[in-house]
Amino acid sequence: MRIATWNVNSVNARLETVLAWVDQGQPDVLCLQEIKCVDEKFPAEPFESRGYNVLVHGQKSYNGVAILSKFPVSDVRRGLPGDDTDEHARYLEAVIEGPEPVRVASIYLPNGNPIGTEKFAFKLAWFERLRRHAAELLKLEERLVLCGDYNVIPEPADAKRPEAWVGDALFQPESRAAFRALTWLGLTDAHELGGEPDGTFTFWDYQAGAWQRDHGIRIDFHLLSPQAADAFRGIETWRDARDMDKPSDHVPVLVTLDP
DNA sequence: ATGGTAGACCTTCTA
Repeated sequence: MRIATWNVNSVNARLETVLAWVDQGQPDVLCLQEIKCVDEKFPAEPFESRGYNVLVHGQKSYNGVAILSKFPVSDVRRGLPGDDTDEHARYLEAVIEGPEPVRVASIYLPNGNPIGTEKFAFKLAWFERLRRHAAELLKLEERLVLCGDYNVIPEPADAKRPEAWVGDALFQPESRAAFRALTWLGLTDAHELGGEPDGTFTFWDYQAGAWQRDHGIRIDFHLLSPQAADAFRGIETWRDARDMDKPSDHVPVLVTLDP
């Protein structure tokens, strides 16, 4: 089972790029973030014609997540529990009915900049809601993959220039602590299993020649339950995708589980 | 100290 995550920064502006990578990467499951459209505007047809079932949790202009699956899906959850006033479309979960069922979530954590504002407070509160929900899901003792754009640089090794991120919401001690609290529930970052070296980044800003200078960060993760970690086969970070025509600022990350 | 880019969409916000 090949499970990929990709923040595409508008699925409609990026459609040709996304389809070109799908044809290369051949994911069984593709979790998208920042689709930036409402459900009705999601370009489902080209994915359906490639054999994917399409789940969308969108909103106008901002955010929006989707799950594309070659296998049937069940037990779909739209939105993260714990705050009825939260209208951001940042969480979508479903069970993928593959040869071994796996519960997958497509996650777009709030950016949280600038620090010291309600945006940063919202990020930390959202993180805590995710921790609580993940604790509930772990009780199911299933294969579980929580993947997406976490908008956190967990460790200095996850940035080419960590000093440039001091004071940014992605590298704040509270953000890093919230990520650790999530993993300490018993989730494993697939990167830790996969043997990809330090300097394996998933995001390079469009600005200031970040890509040309390799000023990248690693902020897109697959967090695995013990049952999923036991089935881990490999991880591939598709760095080349940052050089495609009309690239996203993120690249796809693909985890393979056995079978 | 600033600005640099990209997308949605209408004017500025988000990242």
